[in-house]
Amino acid sequence: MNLIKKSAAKAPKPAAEPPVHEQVYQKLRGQILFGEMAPGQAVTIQGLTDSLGAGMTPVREAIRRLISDGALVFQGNRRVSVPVLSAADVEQLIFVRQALESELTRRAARHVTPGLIAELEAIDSALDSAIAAGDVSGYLQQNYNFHTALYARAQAPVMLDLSDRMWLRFGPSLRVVCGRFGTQNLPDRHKELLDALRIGDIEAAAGAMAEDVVQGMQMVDAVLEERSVQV
Amino acid sequence: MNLIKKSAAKAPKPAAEPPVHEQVYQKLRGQILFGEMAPGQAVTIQGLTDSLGAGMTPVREAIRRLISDGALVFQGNRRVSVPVLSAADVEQLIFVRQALESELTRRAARHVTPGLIAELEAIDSALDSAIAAGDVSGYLQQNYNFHTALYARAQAPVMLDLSDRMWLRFGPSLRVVCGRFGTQNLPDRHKELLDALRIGDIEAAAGAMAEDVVQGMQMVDAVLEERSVQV
DNA sequence: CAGCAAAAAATTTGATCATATTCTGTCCCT
DNA sequence: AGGGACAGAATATGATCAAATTTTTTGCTG
Repeated sequence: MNLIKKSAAKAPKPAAEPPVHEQVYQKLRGQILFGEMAPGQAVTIQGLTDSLGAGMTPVREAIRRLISDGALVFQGNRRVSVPVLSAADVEQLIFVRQALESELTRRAARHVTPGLIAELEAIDSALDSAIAAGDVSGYLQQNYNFHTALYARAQAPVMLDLSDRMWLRFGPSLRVVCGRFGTQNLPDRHKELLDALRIGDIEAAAGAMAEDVVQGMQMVDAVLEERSVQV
Repeated sequence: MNLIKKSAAKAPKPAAEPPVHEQVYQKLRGQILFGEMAPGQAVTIQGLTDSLGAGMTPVREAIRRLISDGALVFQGNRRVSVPVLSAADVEQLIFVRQALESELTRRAARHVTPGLIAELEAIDSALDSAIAAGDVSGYLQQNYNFHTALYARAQAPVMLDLSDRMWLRFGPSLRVVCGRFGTQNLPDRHKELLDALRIGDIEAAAGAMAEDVVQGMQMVDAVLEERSVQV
């Protein structure tokens, strides 16, 4: 229909840019997910207007969205910061992620294609490279990509949205885990998951994902315990 | 500490008011949850600045939060509207709500007190009154209160947040259900739930809630089907 | 001559910014 | 140590610019 714009001779923008508040949101989201922000770190509007070169209205909107996502917390007075997880939070994250992500895996496994398996293999090998290189940010990003690429096949936008929300909550803490244990010692169940997908064993795939989730969250819990004792 | 403000002779505000964007958010949230907005209805910023008497910045922030909540949808162009649920959405809502709310019930049931039971009984009787009076908005509100009062005892803020999010999604559609079937024909499992709580049968309580959830969502699905056939 | 269609203007709405006001936290002075 | 002033940051408003929808006008065809 009218998906193709007029695109007259004037146009220097063949691809209409997303609005600034969306760009700011995506940028902050990436920083939170991939470990560029530490738990407890304060977030100020003016700091972001400077570092991102945007006005304050778009920054305000992005921060509101992230607060609603649980990716940032509003601290009663007018301060905003990156959340520090409590033991109770982690316990709930384990329950929800296990229920949600094993079901997403189950649904994605029903629509599995050779293309998907190849895509996941590529991501997993990129992930291994990042581990070998000690690239924490790259590791976090590829790990997220692995899960996201799989879940995208589940045809379940509502559940996908909830899952993303959970990732935003523990993203910053995952960075701390890497800093503490190193990327070398972060086991996952991606290989088992891929094996299960290849032979079409849906329940095995869901089980592998559940184990992957629990394992990851237990690492977070361990670091958390260490911190709370230290403090 | 300094909870008591100076409160000099001037002060007409003994209780510090919440910021405007918060007030706007709560107001819109109530309108969406309790059926004052129809699925598909368009939401404009300028319309809200007029009807709520607020500036556009607070309204914008409230809308962003609600979009992040899934209570409103951004329609690609710059339009925002109340979401219309698809059959796939309802199916996912059933799965998620069943898993989440039965677990919340389980956790709340472990900390059950006579005070909680009395509170729930009071809400349920107010709910019955609203049904008898044909007060749709009151019915929706009391129904929400019933679930919320119970879940508040679960000591699970993360899961509570997700649950609230789900309610925001189907709130407008629930209103349509009432309009179609009337409040008289909306069965719930509150009585069974209260019985289970009284005798301390945690699993029975969780089961009753799961049935309550499925029943409610099936009503939404039925109306949805009717609509899609009609169109 | 009437009706449809396409194009252009006008209105409505959203996005962004700059500015003023209010509040919180801190530091200094008594 | 307690109270008050100062500084920094957040909230909120209004104005301005850009985009999209709607309406109007114009031209063409049956």
